[in-house]
Amino acid sequence: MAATIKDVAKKAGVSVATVSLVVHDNKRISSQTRTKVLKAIKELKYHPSRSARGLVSRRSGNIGFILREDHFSRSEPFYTKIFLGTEFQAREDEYYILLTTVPSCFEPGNKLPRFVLERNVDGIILAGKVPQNLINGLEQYKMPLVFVDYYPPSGKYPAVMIDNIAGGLNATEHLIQCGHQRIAYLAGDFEHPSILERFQGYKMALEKAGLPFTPEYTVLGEELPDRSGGYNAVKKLFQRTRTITAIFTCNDAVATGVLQYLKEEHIRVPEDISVIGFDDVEADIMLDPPLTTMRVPKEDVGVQALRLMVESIQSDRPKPKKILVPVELIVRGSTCHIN
Amino acid sequence: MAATIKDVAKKAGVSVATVSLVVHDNKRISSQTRTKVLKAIKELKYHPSRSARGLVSRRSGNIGFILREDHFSRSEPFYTKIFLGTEFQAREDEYYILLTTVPSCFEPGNKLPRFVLERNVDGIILAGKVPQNLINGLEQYKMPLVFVDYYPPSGKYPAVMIDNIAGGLNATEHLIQCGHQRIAYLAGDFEHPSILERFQGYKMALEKAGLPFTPEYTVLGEELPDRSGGYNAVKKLFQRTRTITAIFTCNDAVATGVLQYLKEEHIRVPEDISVIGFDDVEADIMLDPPLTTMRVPKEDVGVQALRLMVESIQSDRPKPKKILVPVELIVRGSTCHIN
DNA sequence: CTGAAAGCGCTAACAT
DNA sequence: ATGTTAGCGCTTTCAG
Repeated sequence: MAATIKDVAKKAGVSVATVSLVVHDNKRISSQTRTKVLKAIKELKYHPSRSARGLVSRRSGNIGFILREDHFSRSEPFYTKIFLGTEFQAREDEYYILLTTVPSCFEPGNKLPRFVLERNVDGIILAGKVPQNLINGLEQYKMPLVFVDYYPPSGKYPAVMIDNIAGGLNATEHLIQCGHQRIAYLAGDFEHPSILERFQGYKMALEKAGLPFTPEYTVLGEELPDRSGGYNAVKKLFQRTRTITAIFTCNDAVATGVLQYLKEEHIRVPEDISVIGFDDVEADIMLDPPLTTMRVPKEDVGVQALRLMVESIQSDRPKPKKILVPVELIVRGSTCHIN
Repeated sequence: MAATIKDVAKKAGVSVATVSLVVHDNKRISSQTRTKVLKAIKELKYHPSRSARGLVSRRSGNIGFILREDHFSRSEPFYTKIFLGTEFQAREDEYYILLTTVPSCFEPGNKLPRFVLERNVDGIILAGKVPQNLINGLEQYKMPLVFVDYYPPSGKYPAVMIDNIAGGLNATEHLIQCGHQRIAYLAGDFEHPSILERFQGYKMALEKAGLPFTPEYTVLGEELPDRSGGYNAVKKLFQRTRTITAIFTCNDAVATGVLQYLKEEHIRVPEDISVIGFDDVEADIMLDPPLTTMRVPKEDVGVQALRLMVESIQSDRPKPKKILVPVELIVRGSTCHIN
């Protein structure tokens, strides 16, 4: 149960070189010997060993996927979904993904992921905002890097980015089309550029519609952009003003906190206030009311990342192609026309 | 940027064998040469290549993880979570996980996962109910198998199982302690043994409490155990009888369908009817009301599976140790004492 | 069109 | 205690 290339060669009465050529579909093999060899391969259930092949070809057939610890472990469905998309596409392209996480604070002295040191990957996909020190370290190894949902200030790499600006714009425009004029934007900290981009889209929409930008309607840059952050943000907003009729949150987690607060305060959604989120996580549809949101095609983002990676691996001079993935308005029950 | 063992040997003025021994912490190396070699290793940033090592040692350092297509792709957070637990533990134990899916219908002629054929894994974890044909195929390769949440009728393997019977028992007992006597059990199809085991637990609880088992209170073995299945099941139940005061569902997805139906019918939860689910998925807490459920420690299940695998790999005669993972009652808002 | 042979980087006898 | 050496299974010139 472990036929090697030698076994095949012997059985087919040819040399191992010939077998190798047949396996690699080399055309300068007569169809007779090809058939002969193929037959032997089949009979022996021969499959080349990854390790042996990797040793000589310097290709592991694996792709590394790096995620920041806190993006991964904290039941963060967002990047997990992206990872699963990459996984899926990797199967199509005959690669395996080696996943690893890195600390959010990566010091220059820190050990790089084992798969890099052992030369066990042919390229690396980095998702989310990763430490610059890590990137610097990785660059030494001269393997293709592809970025996802974050673009480092240094260098030029292929990347797949989410169109957060257009998303923020469309979300806000949806609200405006529903007749809303006093629209709040609730963000967590700006640690991740996406949050800021979505805010830019929000402002653009206001401007386009000739609506004033009212700083009072925004809660920015405090706390984490999660459920409790959303809860506190809307609370704070309401201490300042009660005139807004709609809320755009930087993501769905924040929106759920908002919904929770509004429910506690007996403010009806969407009758009294419309709420729109961003991301489209699975739980949205279960909320009460189901959340209107901007869908980020997370699996698709992962798929695209793998495609870019495969291109990078195959062409020796990869171009830093960037893919901007559009987001889509999903209207559910948490937004409605104003009376 | 690719120091090999030879480079180290030369730099340290020793043979490659010595370097290898040092790398492997062999004790019969004088501490002087050890230091010398270690220094060279550090200076050259030497790390053994996985491929080379794998070729000679016949150990890839990878572990395969097999999931059924439909368990994975259909946004199935359950097995995904288990996988992530395995991933996590793999990092601790210095393994990488190669993930793959197989069709639910696996014919004897089908190709086995590529990582098996290429001998690119040292063992395989199988999660959920996998086709027997696949298991038969895998057995040929004589590598350790570990089962998760499913145990094949044939053979004896290490496995980590979820204590569904105790879970069903405890869930039902919780309801009984709340004063409920007429308790429904809603299942999807029995395709997966867990559903049946939870049902057994339910019956045991009734018996223990001296309550009659009323077939009329159960909807079994129809449709998929998902949200819409739950919706239809409770609808069907209510066409038969309206006397029940509590519902135990085979999982949380079914419970959400139940909740949806009850809301549409203006039946209050938990005032009119208590509902308890099973699994504890993330969305539970966002439901209205938040769902009482039996928590399955999914990540932990994955962790245990990897531990068993590492044991199996390391001992040449692995014993078919089985781990039964307990589940835990999480009381939230969907159950209450009956008046 | 096919074969011989030289490694890829490492481990593990076996010598010394 | 350390070095020599023979592969592991495969790819890839280079000859023929």
